[in-house]
Amino acid sequence: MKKSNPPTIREIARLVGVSVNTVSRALNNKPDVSPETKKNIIKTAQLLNYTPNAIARALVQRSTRTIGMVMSDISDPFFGEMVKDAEVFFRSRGYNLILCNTQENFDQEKHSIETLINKRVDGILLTPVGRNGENLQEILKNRVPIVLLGRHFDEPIAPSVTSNDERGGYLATQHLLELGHHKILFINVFHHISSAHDRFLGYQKALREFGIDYDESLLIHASFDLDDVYQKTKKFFYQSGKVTAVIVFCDILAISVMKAVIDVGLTIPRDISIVGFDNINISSLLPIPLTTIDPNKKKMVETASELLLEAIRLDNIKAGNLSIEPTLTIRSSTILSV
Amino acid sequence: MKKSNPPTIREIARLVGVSVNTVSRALNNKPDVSPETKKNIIKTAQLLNYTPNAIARALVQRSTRTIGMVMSDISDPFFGEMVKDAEVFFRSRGYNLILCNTQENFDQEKHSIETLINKRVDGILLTPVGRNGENLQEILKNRVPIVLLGRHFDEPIAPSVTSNDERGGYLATQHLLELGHHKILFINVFHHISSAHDRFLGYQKALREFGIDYDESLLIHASFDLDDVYQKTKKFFYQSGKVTAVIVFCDILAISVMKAVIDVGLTIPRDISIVGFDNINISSLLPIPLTTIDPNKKKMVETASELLLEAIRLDNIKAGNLSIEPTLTIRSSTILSV
DNA sequence: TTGTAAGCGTTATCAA
DNA sequence: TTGATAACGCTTACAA
Repeated sequence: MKKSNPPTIREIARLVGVSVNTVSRALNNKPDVSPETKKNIIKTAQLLNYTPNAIARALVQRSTRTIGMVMSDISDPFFGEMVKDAEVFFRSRGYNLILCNTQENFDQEKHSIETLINKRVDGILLTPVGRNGENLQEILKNRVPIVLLGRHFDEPIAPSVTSNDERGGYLATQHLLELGHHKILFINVFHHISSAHDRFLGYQKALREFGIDYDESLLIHASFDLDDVYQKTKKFFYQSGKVTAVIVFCDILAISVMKAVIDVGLTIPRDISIVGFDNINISSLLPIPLTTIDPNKKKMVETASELLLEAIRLDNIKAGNLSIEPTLTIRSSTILSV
Repeated sequence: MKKSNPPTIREIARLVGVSVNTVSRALNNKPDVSPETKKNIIKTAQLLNYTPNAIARALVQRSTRTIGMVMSDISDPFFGEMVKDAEVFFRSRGYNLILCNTQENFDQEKHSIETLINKRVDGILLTPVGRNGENLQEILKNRVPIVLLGRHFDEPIAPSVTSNDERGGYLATQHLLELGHHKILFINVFHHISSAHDRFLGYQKALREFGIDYDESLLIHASFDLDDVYQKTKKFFYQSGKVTAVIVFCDILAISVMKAVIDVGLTIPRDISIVGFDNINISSLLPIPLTTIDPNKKKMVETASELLLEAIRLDNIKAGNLSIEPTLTIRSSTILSV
């Protein structure tokens, strides 16, 4: 009186009068099944409203055709755009995506990875929280294919695909220096994030090359919180403030910085030039279109995804970082220094 | 020579010298297992680096603890923010999220739903492409719990949680009318999206109440493409252009509209007031903070998710729409008409 | 071309 | 407190 479970190939087999094996082969378009029985099987399958149970299949085939994607915050357009590209890529290859937020939280990252392993995803795309692979021990032991996306570890213990962030930092700084800016504020996030670390390196390198001493009072550390960045920027300009340009870790925070600069009574780009990173979709459509470092997100995602599929196929994980060359996209937020 | 498959409870059982059943019960903290054997089992489980196979468990328990989420475009901040809220909600309840993009494409929606059913998700959260439930036949036949999020069907054939969009459209229009604007452009997306349809209804209702005739030349239909909106807005202002205010379907498109208005040589809000919908994160941090209708996304997501869990528990799907009251958030993009 | 039987890694049912 | 044994729904050798 209680069973209304979904139909199975067994039921189809019974109704058609063949074995389950035949049904399985018919439904999977395998050879060696007569057109007639095949027709019958398909007909009754539709009749019963049969849907194959991917769970049962996954159990025997040891493949779920599912990829785990772990990143800090999907609501951040940078990640959202990457997730979208990844979803499109994997969908076209017959994979689905399980998404996990870490909120830059180490324990949450660890827990997410464990859950994904339990669910037997075929592979994992991870934007790691830290710069060492501590949370990856589990993964490496379990030999789950993994590729890091957008950030890498200090030691090459896992394959990763990132933007060449040092180069990006360099390009941003060089651009401003060439425009005549000498006092350049760098608003960064925590250095335990490899991209933050590397971009800052590029900034320093460019300064050095232009013979400008690095002034540590021109470095602000903020969190990913938009309001935090807003407040800190405002405070900086109220107190010290003698800069003509700002580099911000990413576009979304740069938007916050723009507002702070405006609210402090300065004009962009006349008084202050601003450069961001990521080239998110809206950056070009802001009232003051943002000059930014374009990491070529799509290429990053596709390279990483391709690599992951290869790791899945070959059951062979080769560590090391692959970096994609970024480009400088000049818009209206930067201008010659007066 | 080829098997290095992950360890199973069978192996643990063999090593400890107990039955698989005992291992299963020990690992799941079930009663009736002596502390000593339990300790042994847990120890060897760790030794083997055992991770439970959620697929096998799902097969027998008929529950994957996975929710399917189908929406048009994760890279759109509005959806991204909702996905994030949903992920947080379901994570805390022990569920994961499989994400699917539809790109407002009917076939892709259908295909996504089928895949999710095959993968035996416990429930589906869907932002449907159309206003009829054509693509849901499959689901209803298969009795997969589903809740619509952000959009509803004309006929109440599925439970849904939306913002009260007609009210939202009304609030936006009323606000502008009260500021003395009489010529209000409405930039909308396709009316086969229920929220677009309903917001427009609210717009018309407010005009009626203020005794203003609806002028159909003040309605622009755009796609979700930022550039499309930009071009159409620019064209409007170059050609006809005699309006003092604009209502835009959503904030992300409103940003594009702002740029078009600025590029046409007008000033916001002095010449043109603008109202959006969604209250996405950056709206308050734009150089000109955007007046918008706040749909209370978080409450929407949590209500829908709660409803879905209930539907899963009770195996009982009651159709009908539940609408969350929106609020008007006034910022700097709207001002008294001169 | 088709069928039989084993197995995927769990949990659940019932005895012991 | 434990252990056989049978599911769960499918695929895959191998045999017929």
